[in-house]
Amino acid sequence: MPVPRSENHTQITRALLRLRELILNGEFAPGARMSELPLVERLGVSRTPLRLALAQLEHEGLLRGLAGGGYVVREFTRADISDAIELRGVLEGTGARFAAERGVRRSELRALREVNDAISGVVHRNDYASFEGFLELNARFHAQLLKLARSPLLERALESAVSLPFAGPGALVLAQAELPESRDILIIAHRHHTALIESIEQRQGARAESVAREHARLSLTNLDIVLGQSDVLDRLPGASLLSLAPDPRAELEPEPGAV
Amino acid sequence: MPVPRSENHTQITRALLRLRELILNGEFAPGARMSELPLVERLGVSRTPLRLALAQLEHEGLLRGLAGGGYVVREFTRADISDAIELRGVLEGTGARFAAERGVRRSELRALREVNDAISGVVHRNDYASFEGFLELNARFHAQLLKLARSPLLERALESAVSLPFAGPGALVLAQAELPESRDILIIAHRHHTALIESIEQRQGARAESVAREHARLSLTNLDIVLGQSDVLDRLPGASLLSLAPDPRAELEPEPGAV
DNA sequence: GGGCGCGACTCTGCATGCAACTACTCCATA
DNA sequence: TATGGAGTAGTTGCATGCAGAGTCGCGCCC
Repeated sequence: MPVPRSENHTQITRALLRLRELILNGEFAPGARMSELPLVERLGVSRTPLRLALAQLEHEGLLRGLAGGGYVVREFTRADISDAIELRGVLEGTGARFAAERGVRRSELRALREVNDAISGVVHRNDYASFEGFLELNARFHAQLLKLARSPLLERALESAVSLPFAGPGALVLAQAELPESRDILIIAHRHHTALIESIEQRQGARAESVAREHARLSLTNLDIVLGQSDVLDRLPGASLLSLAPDPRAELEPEPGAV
Repeated sequence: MPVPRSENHTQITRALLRLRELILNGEFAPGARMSELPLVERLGVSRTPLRLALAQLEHEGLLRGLAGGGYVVREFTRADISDAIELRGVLEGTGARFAAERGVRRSELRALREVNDAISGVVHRNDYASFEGFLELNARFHAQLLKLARSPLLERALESAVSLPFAGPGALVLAQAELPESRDILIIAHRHHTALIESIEQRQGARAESVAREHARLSLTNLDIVLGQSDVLDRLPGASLLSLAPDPRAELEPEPGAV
């Protein structure tokens, strides 16, 4: 009874991928209205699947729905990036804690160690390609680690949390690659991975959680430096969505201190 | 240029609300296919807005999309409920920590205290209506607390986390109201609120986070008892979506211990 | 000259028709 | 009896036409 070719190849997917690419490439300025008719012409799909794709992008956080209908491109502040990364750390930390508390199979831990050993190899090389190698291995490590939590709900939550630009693990790695401290970050990340494996093995939930949080904060390390170098920044997808205005949180807080 | 009457009154909203109500009332068994044509007849809306509503419900987690197209009603296990509540605690804990770390206005803290004082009133009465009063005040407390985190992303994440049945704050309160220990839970909840205010005021982020987590776990306190009393359970929305089969996590774990 | 009101345009929401694809069933043959 | 194939029905994806609502602009009146 079902219909479309399994998973992709549908017009919805086509529109979704192309739209995401266009937005992340800066084809639309933040706040720009995503009118349907021009997009129909540009994407070559009809309005019906386009609508579905727009709704999906709103759920992902790239678009914001207007009260009267229609969508506009969302704008992200430095605080948004910071919060997104912190939030990812919190969720990944919860996953690591779950894994430690609930216990994992020996084979799963071995597989995780193998990936981390492979990372150890690329960390100590010194070419640019090693950063890309790290990116792929790092993604595999995090995917495997997430599975150990044995929590589909947590997977869903994390999946939607990292869907925003700059929020994913290793999102800023390539940007940081040009900084002098870049190699140090990889070494520290590898150390974090080792500590994660160790704490899960020894069922130290609190340690696993705090290490995973700190691990996520690595992405934040040189955020301000990267944001300041527009030549590096512009090569990252979604750079055009950033508002480089001063942190609005500061002006939103009349009383500088608490209570 | 926009179109629909502000926010609701659209066919999408109508279909969404009605569908959610039908599913939570157990009109569809878990795993049942949500075919469009029968729903069109039942809801009185066309297929176009119905599709949007179905996609929305998939994002909320009530439906699961099939590979070949179409949706089925999701089934929830005890582990899902447990994870959802734990996840809510983690996110609310992060919000409380943000509030403590970033500081809040004196007026905001005062408003929070006022709600908590009102809760103190209903906690020490002894009729059933006080539970409903607690529910509303509790919801206000949590909403205000969340605002103090000053993190739109966190709000979004929490909003989607509590959209599942049984996951929201106070979801099981009315069910627990019939248990002998019910009053104790309200008293403890009030104490948690007080501790939250105190820790935010004194900028104790770690304390605020752990208190908020433990506060969420109150929902979990008598979960197994509630699940066992089908007469109480059946009055809760979404009860039909629960699989009372033994926790599948147990059988998914060949090795009982870790590593 | 300025302000207000009316009209037109544009955009989105909605409904429906068509086409394609899959799964199920029935029949025939080995 | 079992298996394979073909036909059919049911389902979803997609495109398009129509209507309503909001906004912008122009013209008229004060």
